[in-house]
Amino acid sequence: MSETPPPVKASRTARERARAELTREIKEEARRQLAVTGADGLSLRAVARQLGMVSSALYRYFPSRDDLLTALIIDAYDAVGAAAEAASDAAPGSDFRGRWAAACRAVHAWALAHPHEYALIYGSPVPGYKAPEATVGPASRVPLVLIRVLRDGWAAGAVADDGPALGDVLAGQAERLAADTAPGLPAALLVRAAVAWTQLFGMISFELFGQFARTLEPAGAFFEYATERLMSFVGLRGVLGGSSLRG
Amino acid sequence: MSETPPPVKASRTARERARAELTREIKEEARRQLAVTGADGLSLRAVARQLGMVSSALYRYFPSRDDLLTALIIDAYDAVGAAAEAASDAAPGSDFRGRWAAACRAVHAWALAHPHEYALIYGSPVPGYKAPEATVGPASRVPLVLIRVLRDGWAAGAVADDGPALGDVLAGQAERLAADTAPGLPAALLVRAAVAWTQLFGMISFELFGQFARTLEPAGAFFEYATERLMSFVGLRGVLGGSSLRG
DNA sequence: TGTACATCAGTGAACGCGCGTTCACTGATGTAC
DNA sequence: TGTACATCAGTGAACGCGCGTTCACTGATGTAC
Repeated sequence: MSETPPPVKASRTARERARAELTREIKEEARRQLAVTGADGLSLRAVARQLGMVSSALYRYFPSRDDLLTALIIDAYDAVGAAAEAASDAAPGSDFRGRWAAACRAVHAWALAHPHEYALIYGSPVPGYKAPEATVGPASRVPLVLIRVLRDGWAAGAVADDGPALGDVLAGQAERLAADTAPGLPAALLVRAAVAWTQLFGMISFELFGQFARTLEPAGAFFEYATERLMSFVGLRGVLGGSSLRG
Repeated sequence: MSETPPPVKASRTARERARAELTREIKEEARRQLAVTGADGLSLRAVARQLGMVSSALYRYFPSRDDLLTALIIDAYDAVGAAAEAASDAAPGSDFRGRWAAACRAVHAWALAHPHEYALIYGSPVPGYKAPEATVGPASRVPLVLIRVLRDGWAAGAVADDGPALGDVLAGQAERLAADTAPGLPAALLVRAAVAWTQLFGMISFELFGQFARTLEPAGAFFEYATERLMSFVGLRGVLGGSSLRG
């Protein structure tokens, strides 16, 4: 109960703080280079150079180039996941379409703002690199945001469950998925959500990777339209006075 | 009108044939390496080595590494485009859902069979590489197959055009697109097709790039379900006895 | 048909570059008594 | 509080590697007369 924390603790955290800060700076610089060179071009030596260090010094912070890549991947998943969560949570709890659309828009905005980090996690896999287990959790944050909206909406009776029945195989897969992530949710609803989920990322990837090739660009209007239509496809009903429809 | 072609011509084609054959072999070997190293790892030296040539010899065939990449990209677009066209054309002309679904399945099958070529054209862009104009035509073959099905279906009255109106911006973009590729087709129909188009590639990319992470895998059942549902979303009506519904 | 010349494919050496990773080291920071 | 030791961050040199591209060259293939 001393007024000042024990000096032992303080000094330890001094070194640890320096370490944490440099770790952050290394990742920041690496992200900056990602934007220029892509994941394959990311070079420990170039990062060190930019930071005014010798390249071998980085090995105090990351045991190898792949570990640095893994850290960047996890950070990127966490960043887009956090953005989706925050945006979705900012909408009124009972405006399920609003919460869903907000999450989609947040992912879209994050992708446009961080195209190379987006490519890192949703683009072609880096050859020779195997994503470790530690990326699975962060990677599931975005889909979990969407599923949470559906759970709440379903509980509130604001989600329709119509449409054709699933085949046996798909029904089994979806029920297993529901048991893990959303007990009580109809399997077909989860499958429709997966359709919307893949459409969302397909659309963003096409926009970022240049597949629209001037046809529907700028793609903002198409994005809004598709998001609206897929919410209806999934079964999210609008609420009076709470529509999220835009321009 | 001599019985044998003039020797001048024959000998010229002899050299030209050798050239064409080696060009083909170079691309084949490069494709093989793509599967191991990815686009960024593609190395002229490694290709030459495998072919038993000296690396500088490749410069007789491709003026630079980027030109070889461009050739591979164009070939890949042409391959997937041809696969989609052939599959779609193999279905009865009046079975519009069948033709659409066949095209989607062909793209899917091609992607699974050539994951690295798929990644080359639909994955993250290769940093520092700008796709030249020559790729635009081949890249549009797949969407044009889908549009052709819609044009024929629309002309036959087998495509519904319902759903909410488009916003002004989107309507303008879609009408310009329709004028270029499908005169007479409602703009909203083209936009719905674009939704299905992005969903198709989003779904395939997620499957290939590992985003499903065991949840809906193997993804064949989901693929079939999504394809069916999106045909209905687009407005393609089934024909009696011509349904393409599977498993 | 035969000869003289032009075109082209492929060679081998070289240039200049950057990379990831290891290792023995110096000197600063933190710890135990 | 002061000293002796342990831990850790960062250095600088080195290893071994592969890359794209250029260039002067040899020898084969194609062309014109």
